[in-house]
Amino acid sequence: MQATDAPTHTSTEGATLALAALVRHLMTGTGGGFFRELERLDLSLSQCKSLHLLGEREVASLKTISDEIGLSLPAVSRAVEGLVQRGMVKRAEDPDDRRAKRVTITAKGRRTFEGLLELRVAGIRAFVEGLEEHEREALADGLRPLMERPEIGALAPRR
Amino acid sequence: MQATDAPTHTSTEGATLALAALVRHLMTGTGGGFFRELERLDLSLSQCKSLHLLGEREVASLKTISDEIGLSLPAVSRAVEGLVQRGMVKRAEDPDDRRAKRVTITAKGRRTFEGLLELRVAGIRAFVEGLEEHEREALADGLRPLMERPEIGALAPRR
DNA sequence: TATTGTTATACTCTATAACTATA
DNA sequence: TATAGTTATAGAGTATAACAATA
Repeated sequence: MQATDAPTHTSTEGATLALAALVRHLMTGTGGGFFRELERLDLSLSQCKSLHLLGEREVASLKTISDEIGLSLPAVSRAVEGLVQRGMVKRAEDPDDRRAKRVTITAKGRRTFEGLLELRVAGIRAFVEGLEEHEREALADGLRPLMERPEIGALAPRR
Repeated sequence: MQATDAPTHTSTEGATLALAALVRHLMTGTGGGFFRELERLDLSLSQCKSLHLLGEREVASLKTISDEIGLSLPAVSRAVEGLVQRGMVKRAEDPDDRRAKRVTITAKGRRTFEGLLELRVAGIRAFVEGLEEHEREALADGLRPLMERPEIGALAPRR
């Protein structure tokens, strides 16, 4: 077992530490523009998360948003209220269950959502563009197999 | 230019989108344990950032911490006060400039810092361990050149 | 009775302003 | 005068509790 175990462990640990370093570099280096835009739009992080969820699901109840982003119902109620006031989402009674509200994203909300998404990708793109050709090629080759995994590939921004 | 530009653009865009998806997957999937531990330790995010800085620099003034983590001086003053009360840092007058305080991490603070660091890496390790052999090898190969960059390699957790 | 959502209230964390001590 | 740090105060955002409407 020794002969086969060692290399596996080595590549696991090497990839783990390298990935941790890369993620940290990307987080510290590329997040600025995103948060500055959130501030400019006067959106709280909870509103950003809510908008993000609605950008992907078209429709959700406050309860669903609350469960999905792990925030209390009152907090979501107020966050969404702010989004309604900014014209980024609409809130209407659910005809099938009049206790619930159907929250939907508006065209303006969708533009905001996509702008924020692009801004987050932009930081990563700038990093990749700054790499040497061989680094970029190696990285692309290393990531390609992972994109085959549905749980990761599905997260890729649509082009 | 067309013939040489196109492949470069392709690998740039491919790597960008793949990296964005991977980072997102790692953020959403592996952050839970870290934040649960922060809550268990009753540490605010600002206290975590301050402790992190002190874990890497041994000593810093409140002003330095404030500048480095981008938080107001009063906020840092109170965050550090909490760390002092928990015995994770010491705060003493700077003999060279008696207006300033020298904040240093204690042994307890260092254990906490390293525990939090390991917890953050643990999520990434679990992800890497869950990969297929060929995925892991490809990922390790793809990341290795990046670790040669000082701005990234320096961020790798020490082993 | 249980569930969805809103409103009331208390708490945490933050920034700005005012202040103290030192340079 | 300027700078490091603390204290006072106000504002944003959160959770729990109490409530109204509907299931």
